[in-house]
Amino acid sequence: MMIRVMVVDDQALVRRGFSLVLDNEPDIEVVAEAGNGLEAIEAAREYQPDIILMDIRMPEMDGLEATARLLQEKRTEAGDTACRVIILTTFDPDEYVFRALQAGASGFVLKDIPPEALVEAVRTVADGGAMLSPGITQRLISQFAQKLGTGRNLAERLERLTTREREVLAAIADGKSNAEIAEALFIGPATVKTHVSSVLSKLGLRDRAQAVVFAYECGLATAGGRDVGF
Amino acid sequence: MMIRVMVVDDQALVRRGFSLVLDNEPDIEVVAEAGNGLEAIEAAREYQPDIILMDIRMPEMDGLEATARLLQEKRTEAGDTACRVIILTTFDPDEYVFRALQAGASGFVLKDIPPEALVEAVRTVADGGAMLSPGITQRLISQFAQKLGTGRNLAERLERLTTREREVLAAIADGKSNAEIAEALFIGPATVKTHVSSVLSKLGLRDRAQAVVFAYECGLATAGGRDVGF
DNA sequence: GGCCGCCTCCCCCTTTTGGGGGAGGCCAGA
DNA sequence: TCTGGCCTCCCCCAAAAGGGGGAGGCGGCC
Repeated sequence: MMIRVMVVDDQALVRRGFSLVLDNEPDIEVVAEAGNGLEAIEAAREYQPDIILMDIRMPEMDGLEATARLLQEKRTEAGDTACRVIILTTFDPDEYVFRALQAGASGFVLKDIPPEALVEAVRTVADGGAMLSPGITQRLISQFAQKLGTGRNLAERLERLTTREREVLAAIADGKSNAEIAEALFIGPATVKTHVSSVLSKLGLRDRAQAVVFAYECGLATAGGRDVGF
Repeated sequence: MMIRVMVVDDQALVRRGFSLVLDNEPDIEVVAEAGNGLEAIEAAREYQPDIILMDIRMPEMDGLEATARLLQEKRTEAGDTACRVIILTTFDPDEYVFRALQAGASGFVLKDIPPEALVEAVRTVADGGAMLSPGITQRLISQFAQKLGTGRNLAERLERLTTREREVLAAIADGKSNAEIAEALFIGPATVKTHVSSVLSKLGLRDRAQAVVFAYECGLATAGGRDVGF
């Protein structure tokens, strides 16, 4: 099964370089090239590559924007351009990584990686995996661990709460009013007030808004899962 | 510069296998082996390895616990055991990855990786990078992108707010009362009420607690940075 | 100039919230 | 058995929050 690759970079020489390296592999076929984001989107429609190697800095439309559009199409139209994107760049500021992953990229590697590693990255991503430069993986892990780590100290405070109180706190962190909590937990509104009071007092908080903050900070509530369809 | 490695696994055969592969490299030296977490901690103290390959499932003390203790020492005593840990396991449940990264591991690879890749992983981590199995990187990215992605739709609603209103929302998401917001923004409490009201009305929220939820969900506030020293 | 959006502040009002008690039932551990 | 923690609900009360107006100043835009 050939892996169909498209190379997107505004510098023709760079493009040819990558293409040659990849085309040299028996299981990889470079089916298209593009010089900017707009061309990339068109070419992707026409040639249906499996993998797109995308530069960031390009005229007309940069690689991040193009990636976002390509993968958004994929998500909405479903099955059209079911390709996966590897961002290939010389620079690695956090901001780019951030936006690249948000756009849906499956890889983020620096252009100075050895050719074999690039080939391996293409195979890995074609296989459903993801590949980041070691340093980037490192930072991603740090950020992740940080989010978990901070929860530690606060999670201890959480343990001073009874089961019911934690349930109430979770409901508060859901944006529910006391009446709604009562309904959700099948108890009276007065009881909810009691629980809310002990939650606030035990955690040293002043009002439910601070309780929501606390819930998010300690990991009881996490951004991303919720609908916010209040 | 030789990379000093320690291999920790309860199965002697597995241990020997990895050791042989690594010792065969000119720049890598296996300086110790251990059969469980306790031994690993002792041996690490004695042999000061740069890299520890750590299995998870082991008697006495598992690899995650050992990793956490080793790296906690490192953080507190500073400079003692300045090693980095690669978790090497047959299983890859999310839960393990989660805990491994929290413990401070710099790598998480499955035992079925090809020997060259393992060697490469050791070099990468010794070099300050991090290495995850492709599938794990993939999931880490998804989780990360999810947290960012949901912010998209909500961030649009955010743009309906004026600058001042966003400032007020941020203050609400900080757990501040109207009076505190007034003080922080150098405006009167009545003005704060006005802003809060328009924030709630523009975003379709009912109370400040929901506003806090919204702020976290859309990324205006993020878990991890705050003190919660209310 | 006139219009409009934004920021600022004021009034009055109702609802919610949070604090301070008290009280009964239930269950586990001393 | 009895004590203590937990869950449940009640009372009263003060403070805060939220909704509904109105109004003046200010800067941009047509």
